[in-house]
Amino acid sequence: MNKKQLIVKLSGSLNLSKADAERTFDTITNTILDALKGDDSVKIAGFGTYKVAKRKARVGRNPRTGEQIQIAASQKVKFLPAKALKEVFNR
Amino acid sequence: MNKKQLIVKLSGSLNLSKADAERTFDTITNTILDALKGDDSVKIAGFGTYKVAKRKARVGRNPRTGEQIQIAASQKVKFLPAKALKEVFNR
DNA sequence: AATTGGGTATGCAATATTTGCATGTAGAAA
DNA sequence: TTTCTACATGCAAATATTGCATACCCAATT
Repeated sequence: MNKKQLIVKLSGSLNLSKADAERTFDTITNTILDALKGDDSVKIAGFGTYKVAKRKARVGRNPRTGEQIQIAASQKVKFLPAKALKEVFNR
Repeated sequence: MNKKQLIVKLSGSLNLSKADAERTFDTITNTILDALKGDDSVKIAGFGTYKVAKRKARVGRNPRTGEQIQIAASQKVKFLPAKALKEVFNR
């Protein structure tokens, strides 16, 4: 499912126009992102936790040529599924 | 930030009561989960992709006793941040 | 509705990182 | 109050990561 299809579904279940459903959805994702930018984690009970993980610089390798490369430190958003969510998929 | 705080923020920016904001939010997460149950991935442009990852069975260990245990195969929800999202955090 | 630009999946090699096991505790959230 | 979540531990095996070309799919613009 892509974003457009998701919006259509939400538009139905939230009883909103597609435009409003999309606005609502974007507001939510932006709010989560803003919180993460503030170096925060966002915990959503029953769903999961978004957090920013810091990765150290390290030595990697170009698999095509085999040559070593320096990989810069970076940050990445991680999602840790809640317990309830794991159970849903393991039955 | 936890769910309650998120709901308060959303209530403000969406101009909804807290109860409605929460209902809206839950509807969205449930819709995403339902899509994932259908063995689908959910791609959200500019944010990321949720997908169900299958993990193979393997040998683990009880860290308390040190004894080996067989870990069953399982499924887990993965979130892959979109490119745009990575860039936000690496500047 | 069709085109186009852009993001994304794939495969590859070698290594770094993550995962997940059991379980009690602390802390937070419902 | 009662439920949920993070953390800590040792260790083996699964998986992510990196560059890059190609194919593909999607989003937005015309």
